[in-house]
Amino acid sequence: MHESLTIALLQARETAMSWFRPVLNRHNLTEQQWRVIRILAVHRSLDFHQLASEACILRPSLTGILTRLERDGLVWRMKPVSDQRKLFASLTPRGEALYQEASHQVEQGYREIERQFGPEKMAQLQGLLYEFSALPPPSDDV
Amino acid sequence: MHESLTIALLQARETAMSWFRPVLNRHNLTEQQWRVIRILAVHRSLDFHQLASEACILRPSLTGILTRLERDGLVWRMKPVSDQRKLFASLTPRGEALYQEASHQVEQGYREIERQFGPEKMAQLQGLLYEFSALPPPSDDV
DNA sequence: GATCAATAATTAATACATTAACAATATGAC
DNA sequence: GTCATATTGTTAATGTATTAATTATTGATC
Repeated sequence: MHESLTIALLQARETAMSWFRPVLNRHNLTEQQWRVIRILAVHRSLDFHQLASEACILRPSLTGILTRLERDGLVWRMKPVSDQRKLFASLTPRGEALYQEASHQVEQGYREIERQFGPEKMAQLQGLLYEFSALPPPSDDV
Repeated sequence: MHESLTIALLQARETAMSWFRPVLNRHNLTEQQWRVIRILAVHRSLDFHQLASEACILRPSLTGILTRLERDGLVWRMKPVSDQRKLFASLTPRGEALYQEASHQVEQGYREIERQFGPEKMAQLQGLLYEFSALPPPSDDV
């Protein structure tokens, strides 16, 4: 009987989040909202599908998250005239400012984690995770 | 700027779950329900607090999960006479049977994952994850 | 140029996550 | 014994996860 890998991943994630959750709470952000903001901060403007994929959020969930982020004045949503089915999102100036503030504190967290865990093991873990995530999806003949 | 470790953990978890989700769906179980069942199958009977902790589920969520599992006839809930604040849970025969069935198929998934990823790297990853999860919690002076 | 199929996001329904407030029971000081 | 206090699970409120069904566009076909 294998030890549950999925639970191990969950617990590790919980451990990591314990460093960041206080920061997000201070800014009244949920984890998911922060993921979206973080990604938009890098890409300036992204289409719905890519955003969902990078943030690890399913489309139906993202719909609500973006609605609330726009309600709170952190994000703009727009449809390209050429294809009104699609949706793009980008940070408002206020969202941008919030990102600048929060990202510093998040970086602090990462430095502290790296200090505790060691930069080598940290890199090793990240490497294994990426490699694992690159595995081909299971064949459907289960 | 660090690559997001928490997102890497999420994506890895998604990859792993893609092998197990079909199994759980076939049995009409959610991820969380399966975690609870899996843990109860090993421990026979567990108190609320420990169960929540091992399953990585917060208390308020667990309340509902156990209620639904009892509704579906998979779990029993009981209060010890000595301390009526506490709550214990254990599998019903039907829950036990379901576990037997599903666990075989879940094991299949693990074997396939191990074949793809390699047993050494698998062990290495599990090791790093456990080590990481054992890090002391952050000091509150953030 | 009307129709059918494909694409892209949303809605619907149920289950869970998260934080804070609550209620019930137990414990200890007096 | 009585009261304050701590313990333990639940409720409440808002936000997200998941699957399936739906709507709104677009593109291709005839």
